[in-house]
Amino acid sequence: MLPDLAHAWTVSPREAIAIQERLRPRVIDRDAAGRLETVAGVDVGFERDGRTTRAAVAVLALDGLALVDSAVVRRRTRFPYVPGLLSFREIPAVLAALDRLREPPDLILCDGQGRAHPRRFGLACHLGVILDRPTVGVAKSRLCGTHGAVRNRRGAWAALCDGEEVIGAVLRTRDGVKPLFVSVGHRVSLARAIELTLACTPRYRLPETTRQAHRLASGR
DNA sequence: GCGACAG
DNA sequence: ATCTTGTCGC
Repeated sequence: MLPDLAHAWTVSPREAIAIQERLRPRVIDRDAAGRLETVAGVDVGFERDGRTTRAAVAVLALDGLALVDSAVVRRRTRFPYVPGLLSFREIPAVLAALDRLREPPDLILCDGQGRAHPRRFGLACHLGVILDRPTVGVAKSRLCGTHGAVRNRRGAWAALCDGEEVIGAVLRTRDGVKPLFVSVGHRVSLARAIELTLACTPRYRLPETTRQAHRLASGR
């Protein structure tokens, strides 16, 4: 059973920030995972003017990227969208979806930042710490940090920095397309996070995991 | 005070 | 995130 009692997520933005500061030390930003055979992708969407949160999870075999399991759940939305506090809005539904899987996935590719966050505790870190499982943050756009140019080829990347600190990587997953923002979630190093993201993007800009989850969310 | 701001 | 048609390019 997971610690997702509704009241634990009924917090104010101020309390949410305190929780991030308290859990941040638990993040492990080095490779500390066993064999990775399955990868999950999560897609969160909103219905009925945002009153309902929908979470879809797709689990693929890391080798071959074939779909092996999935789940879709709907929960009442309990937290507004506040930049920097995205996990408090999305994680409750994500935990419910993950709980419906036959087995917990070995790795989760999150739709959002990991350490590339103002307080170094984005959604990927939060989910990883709660589950104490490997996670990687793969966002479609930047929350914070600066970076140089990224060569126009798949596999090319530039460090995402906040001052002298490297908080993530801006990674091109396909020739000539907008790069993704990859960062450490939990129990994975940045180098491995980049490798894993590339392993999950054989053809399109977004990871196959995220694409499958999105497809399931739209009912198919 | 003026922007920036994951999904 | 979500509301939405056509359009540019490989």
